[in-house]
Amino acid sequence: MSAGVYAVDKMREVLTAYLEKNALRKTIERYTILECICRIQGHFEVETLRRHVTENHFRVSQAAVYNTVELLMDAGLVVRHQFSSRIVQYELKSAALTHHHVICSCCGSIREVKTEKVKIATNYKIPKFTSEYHSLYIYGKCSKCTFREKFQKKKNNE
Amino acid sequence: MSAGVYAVDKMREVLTAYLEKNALRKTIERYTILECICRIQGHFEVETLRRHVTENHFRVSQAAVYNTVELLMDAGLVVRHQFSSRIVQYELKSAALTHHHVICSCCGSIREVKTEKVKIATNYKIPKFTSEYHSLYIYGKCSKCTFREKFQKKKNNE
DNA sequence: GTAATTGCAAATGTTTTGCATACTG
DNA sequence: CAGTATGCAAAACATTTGCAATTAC
Repeated sequence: MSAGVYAVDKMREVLTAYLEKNALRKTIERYTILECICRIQGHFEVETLRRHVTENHFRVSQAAVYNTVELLMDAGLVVRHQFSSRIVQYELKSAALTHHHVICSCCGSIREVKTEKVKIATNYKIPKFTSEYHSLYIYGKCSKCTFREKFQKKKNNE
Repeated sequence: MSAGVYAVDKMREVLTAYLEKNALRKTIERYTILECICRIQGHFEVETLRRHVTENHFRVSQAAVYNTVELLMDAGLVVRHQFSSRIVQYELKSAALTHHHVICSCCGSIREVKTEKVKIATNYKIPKFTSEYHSLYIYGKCSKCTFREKFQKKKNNE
């Protein structure tokens, strides 16, 4: 999962190729944001990312962060996870490929399960569609959560 | 996929059991909203659902719809899909179990693929976790979309 | 130089919250 | 009756947009 120097370079290359292919500008913001994402190593939210960028380098506007993250998704470098109405997280696609996500409906905690553990049969070709990426979300309850606060009452014998 | 009379009755029963188990009230709103969801047959957004309820029966507040949908999710009757930052859709869990979702990153269109086509190995038991439901989202590009408007330029030879 | 990209701030749209009222158990 | 659920409206929140200023090509 660690994004070493080589990996960062590789991603910069992918971004460059993507920008050139689509006649988009190579701005410092785009490369800086990508590097910050690599440094974060794991899930991150937009606000977290922005703070990282600001702390490490220079100010970027919220709009630029949103715009760049979307561009990076289009470039195939980043994926977006919306785990619940309140929890949106992004992740390097290369990291996302290694695991599925397990979400506890009670506490909202998110765990990862290596992709080897839960295999997905990808031999089927969807007609008139080129698939680029897939993600599996497994919902349930973690052992710490016996009830869902908002609706369910705590049982006496629990 | 059709939610026949039997299915609706069955769901009402599940809701009743859930409400009783958790000492929650059996309000007309909750049952009405559930029935409307069954009648919709397929994906729906909160606003659509509210319109259905209003048109068919009586006025319900937005807050009640949100609250009830969340309760129905907790009861295991409804699942939520957030296909992109702007597209949130709900669906009967019984319907959702029959298919996976295929999302075009360009136009945002959503298709379904029967679960038999793309099998998921569910023999693995996640430690300290009781899984209740899983969903698979397949992202890519549909044949109608050759480029993503926001970033990519249309090629001359396309 | 020209058009793309940014920053800023305001706008948008969805979801949540607070409080008074109504209703279930 | 007691306490839960609702309706209503306002608040909160994330995301998007418009426009002027800046910058890459």
